[in-house]
Amino acid sequence: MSKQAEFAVILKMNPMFADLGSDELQRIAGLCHTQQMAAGEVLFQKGDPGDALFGVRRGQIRIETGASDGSRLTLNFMGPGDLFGEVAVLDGQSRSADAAAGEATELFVLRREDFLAFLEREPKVAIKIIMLLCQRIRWQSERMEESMLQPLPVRLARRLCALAADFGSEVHISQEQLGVFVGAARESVNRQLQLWRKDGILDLQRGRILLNNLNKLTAVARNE
Amino acid sequence: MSKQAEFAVILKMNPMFADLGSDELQRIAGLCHTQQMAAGEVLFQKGDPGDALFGVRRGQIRIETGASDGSRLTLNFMGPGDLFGEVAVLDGQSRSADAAAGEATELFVLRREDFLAFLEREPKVAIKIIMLLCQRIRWQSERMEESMLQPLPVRLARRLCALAADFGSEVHISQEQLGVFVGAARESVNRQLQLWRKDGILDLQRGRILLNNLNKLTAVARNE
DNA sequence: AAAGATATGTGACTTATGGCACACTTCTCC
DNA sequence: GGAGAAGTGTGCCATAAGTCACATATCTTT
Repeated sequence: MSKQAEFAVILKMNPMFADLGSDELQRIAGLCHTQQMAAGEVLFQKGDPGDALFGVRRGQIRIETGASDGSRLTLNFMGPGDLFGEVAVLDGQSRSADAAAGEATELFVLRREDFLAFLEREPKVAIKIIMLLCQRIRWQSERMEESMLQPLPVRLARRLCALAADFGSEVHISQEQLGVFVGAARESVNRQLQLWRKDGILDLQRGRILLNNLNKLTAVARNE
Repeated sequence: MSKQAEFAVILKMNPMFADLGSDELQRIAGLCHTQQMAAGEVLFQKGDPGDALFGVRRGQIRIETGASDGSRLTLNFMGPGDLFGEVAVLDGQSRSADAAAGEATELFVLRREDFLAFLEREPKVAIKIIMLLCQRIRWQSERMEESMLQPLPVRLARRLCALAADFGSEVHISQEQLGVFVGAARESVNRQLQLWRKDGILDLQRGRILLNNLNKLTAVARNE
């Protein structure tokens, strides 16, 4: 499969581009470049202008932020097939976190100027993008308000399910970071995980969580 | 001032259009119609297609929703100068609440089809709209997460300030509805309002709140 | 192997908020 | 003008979650 076709597939998997026609996706994918990164190499830092969208072809990118106490917290891992910077490529605002390669990585790069020029030539696609952004706004305002009001177990279960979708049943994350994700204290996270461990839903190791029963977890996530 | 210029001013006041050039705003305003409504007349109902953006020229529109128990809850009041349906006009999704005139009202109407045709003729404006939507997405994801984590007094103060901006120092709203707005129990709302009353920040009447000291309230809203 | 750093487990306490119960007041409608 | 509905004020208790304190347990570095 050509690079271009491969990138089109990745775009298609992202909700932001999923509703575009495959013809349009192919043309967008045709604008892309690729970029190699060594392990540890920095892709961008907080404050850099958001001048591109990236898709991971192979390897891993860590999205992290320098916490106020100087320590670093990983906000997200992007693996093969994952896309990030969709909003930045459109509005060019500065990055809100740092990104660095966790291992040797190859990226698809769609530069902002190329994409904007394309949109200007193709107003119909621009209008589709507008509709997709609107959907996202609606989705956000529905979910967000609801989501933060959910009790901790629900928020935690949702986050774990999301992580499982990316990394399978063995999630490599500290309870501290999990706490940051769901907006809760580490201790509260730990206590809830203990309860689930006693139910056999998961197992705990240092820096790792093993999801044994994703079904029960999704049931909690649905808040039944 | 011509209707068109008047509508341009209203658009300009809305963050969604504020960054467009006045030339572009004039042309958008040129697409508008006006519509008269009698008191109590229904503008749209939940589920109707979102086929227009509205601006209140004079009068009042109530945005309400039928609650599960059959009673009606007012979600918002739109007064002269207020704009609503900005997202609907772009994506055409169905309305998520009902809207009816609280009194005799005159509206500016910008129809979806007119606006989309305009965007297709003017891709540069479409791209600006895209950037504005992106800003909104960023703003939402920053604010929302933060906002729901704020303690009740902060959320309440923010909502009261927002209402004061629309209706001046006498806000006509029940404590029950205020509770729905900020996602809190009526009793909690009442207790906080009592505290502020004792500080002379506001006065309470049946179905009404009198803001005596908006400065102190905005100080609380800023969470200092 | 020793020492420090990092991650996890757990108990005790505090605080914010929700929810129930009930009294009281004001409006509305017959 | 009486009855009921709707809005409000307040006490009491339950619960969820944060915070602090400290014990372990596991990695890393020298």
